[in-house]
Amino acid sequence: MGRAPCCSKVGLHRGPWTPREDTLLVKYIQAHGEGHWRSLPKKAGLLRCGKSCRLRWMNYLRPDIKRGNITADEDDLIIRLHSLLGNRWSLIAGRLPGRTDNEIKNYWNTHLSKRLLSQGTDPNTHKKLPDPVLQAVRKRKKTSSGANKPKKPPEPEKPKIHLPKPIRVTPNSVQCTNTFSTVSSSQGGGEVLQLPWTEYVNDDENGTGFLTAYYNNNDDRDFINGSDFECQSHHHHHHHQVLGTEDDSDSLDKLYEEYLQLLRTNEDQVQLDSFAESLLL
DNA sequence: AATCTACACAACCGCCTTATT
DNA sequence: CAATAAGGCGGTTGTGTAGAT
Repeated sequence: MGRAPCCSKVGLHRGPWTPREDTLLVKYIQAHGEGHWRSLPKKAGLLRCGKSCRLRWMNYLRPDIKRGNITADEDDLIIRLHSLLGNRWSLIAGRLPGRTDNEIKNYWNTHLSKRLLSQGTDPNTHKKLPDPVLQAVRKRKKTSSGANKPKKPPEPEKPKIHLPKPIRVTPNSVQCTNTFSTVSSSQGGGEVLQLPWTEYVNDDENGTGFLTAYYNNNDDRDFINGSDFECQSHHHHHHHQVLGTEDDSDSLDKLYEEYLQLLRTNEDQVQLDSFAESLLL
């Protein structure tokens, strides 16, 4: 006898979230805070299971999510942390402010593991692949991209520009268990959904922010395209440094050094874990 | 223009851990 | 201590879309 499923699946919506559902979820969390995921959908008027709501919020709607490309520094840190921690995505994500475990996991699976492989490194062990394996990998790559597609040029990991993800955030900060100050709305408090989205553009190349927004109450145009905008989090994650400053490399290196130091002085995994997790508090 | 293919990533699923009763 | 509920995590799948044919 297992426990009951997290929700009865009968009559529940599945698949991609609609703008309306997002709005309902955001509104509810603004008013009541996160948590109680099981009962949340009903109270919020959503035909979703609690897990789905939690996932949507955590990976997509939370206002402190960082958008846009993963930087070279972040790349580097992910690889190094992965070599220490393995597939513990939430721990890794905890060291990358604004990034979610899902995002990092996806990024690893679609980009980094392939890159490591092509560089002759086993993405699981982070050790050099033995030559025969390496050759097999390259051969496979060649045949899969070559044979039937003669026109396609060899793909040397061209850096992709990630288009800003379409997101919906409120012009106001979400307040409750989390208090954020997001890119600002011109108006103060008030009923969020009755406010027009501010159009906010800051094309500062250093990533302080870029956000365009549309809002139309009557149709589905309530999308925001955000890229690399940042919502300064004033909640408990004081240890989180916001990336995008010139100190990034230093702080990331520092962090990695901490891990290494711990590894050198203590091989005990449990201690490593608790250290890692203590950083997340 | 229509169809096919590969890719990126959002979402789901099942299991594990932790909290509560 | 056992049973149950809830939260959280990682693996995997499904869907949308851009680019190729």
